[in-house]
Amino acid sequence: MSETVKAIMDAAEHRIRAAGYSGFSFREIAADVGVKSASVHYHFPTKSALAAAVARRYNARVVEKADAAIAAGQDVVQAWRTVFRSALEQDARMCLCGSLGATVGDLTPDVAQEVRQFFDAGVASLVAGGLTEECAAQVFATLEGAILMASVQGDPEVFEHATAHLR
Amino acid sequence: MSETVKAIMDAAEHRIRAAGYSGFSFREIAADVGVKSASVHYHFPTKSALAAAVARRYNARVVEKADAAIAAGQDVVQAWRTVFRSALEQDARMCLCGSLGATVGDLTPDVAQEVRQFFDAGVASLVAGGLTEECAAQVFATLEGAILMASVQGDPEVFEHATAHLR
DNA sequence: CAAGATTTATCTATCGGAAGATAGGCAACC
DNA sequence: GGTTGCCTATCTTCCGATAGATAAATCTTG
Repeated sequence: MSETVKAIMDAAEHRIRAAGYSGFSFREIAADVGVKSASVHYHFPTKSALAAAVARRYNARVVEKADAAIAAGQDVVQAWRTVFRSALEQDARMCLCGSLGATVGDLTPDVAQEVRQFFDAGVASLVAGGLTEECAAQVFATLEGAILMASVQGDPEVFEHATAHLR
Repeated sequence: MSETVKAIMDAAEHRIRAAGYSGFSFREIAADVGVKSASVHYHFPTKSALAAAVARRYNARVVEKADAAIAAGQDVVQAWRTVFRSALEQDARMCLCGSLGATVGDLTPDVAQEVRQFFDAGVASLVAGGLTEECAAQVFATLEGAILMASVQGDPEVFEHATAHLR
């Protein structure tokens, strides 16, 4: 993956996590990267292709990070809690699939599918760690809701409070 | 409030809950209602004014509904769970403040403030019902995350599973 | 190896359309 | 006769997307 493609995806991820699918444009991304919008179209023919690629990369990165912590012996719930916390703190931003999924009616089918797969993969990871289907769904919902609330309030502490009692 | 104003707010709420703040337009709302976009501007001068008014009405309606159930003796957590469930099932849609809040970087300050107040009011209601601050935040986060996941999956059952063990 | 052909990555320029917003007119009603 | 509510028409700006040019890099082949 070329340097430019990576920069485009980074900029797109940043903006999607702040403002959602309809909240970013090719021109903004191009300006962030330092190229023209036509060059962004060269690498990603359509807006949905770009968003889907960004979501796919995000999903792989996040799931891999959680699974690595679990493989290293960390408690599954705490592993996922840590992944969400660092998404919020390092990037000071919403979960990508949360910010996309909250406006699912605004997405093309390919992007929506990537978002669904993120939630499926997250729940599956918790189930693999020993939780029941229902508990896994609840933990993931709590994490997603907590990062949303913290993002809205602009206060990472909200995430800590809302997830403090997760077991 | 006139019939047209109500219809405009209904249409706006419907579309915001499906596609978020940048996912609806004056022209769409106007077409839904059966007027011209200039008429929507007559009642709501700007897009953010419309969104803020819709959020204010949504907040009042939801909080009132929950508080009424609590006053009638229902368990606080179950009361809020029921409110979120009916938001999902009756309207087949995301929580308005969830779909707005997930793209908080796309909002004007007045709309963002309404969203923040929704979360504040929800947590405050749960605290008034006897929960600790942390437990209230966790319950609200779980409900918000569960309605998001169910909305993404297009399956209300996801909400039931993810909130089944809420106490 | 060198020359020509092709591919890659970027640019400028532009298209058609949709967006939010405004001005001004017109009819109904208190 | 002013106010209310809606209209037509239009402005400017931005959007996603495309066409076509250009220069550099890479590959092909005699």
